[in-house]
Amino acid sequence: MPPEPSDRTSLYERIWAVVRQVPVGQVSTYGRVARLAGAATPRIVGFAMAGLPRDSDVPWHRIINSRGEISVRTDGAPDRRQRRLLEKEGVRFDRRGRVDLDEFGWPPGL
DNA sequence: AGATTGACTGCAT
DNA sequence: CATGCAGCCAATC
Repeated sequence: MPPEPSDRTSLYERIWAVVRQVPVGQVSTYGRVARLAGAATPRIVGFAMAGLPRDSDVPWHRIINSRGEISVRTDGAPDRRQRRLLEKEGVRFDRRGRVDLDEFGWPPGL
């Protein structure tokens, strides 16, 4: 289902709009956001997160990869700040630093 | 205009 | 469960 040709909002804005809908204490994945926003591939969602302004109200930290892990950045390490923010919201990590998507994933039951 | 690069994913091994 | 690999497409150079 391709995006509307007449979409005036940019692809990034649609992605950010979806991310803003993720409730506190829950997480979503690049793949899920990509489908909801009509993005062609999950990679684009990652790109959109990287290009996010610092002062935006987009809860970028609630987006993790399909395995339930915090994705590593270009420098090869995951962002510690992201995990801290999620834990503060009540998201639990297992010993390997993974989140149970069946429990915390949004949208639920997908 | 062509090549390179990513905050990814699913399937195979 | 961990690793590897191909496919993916927008942005950058």
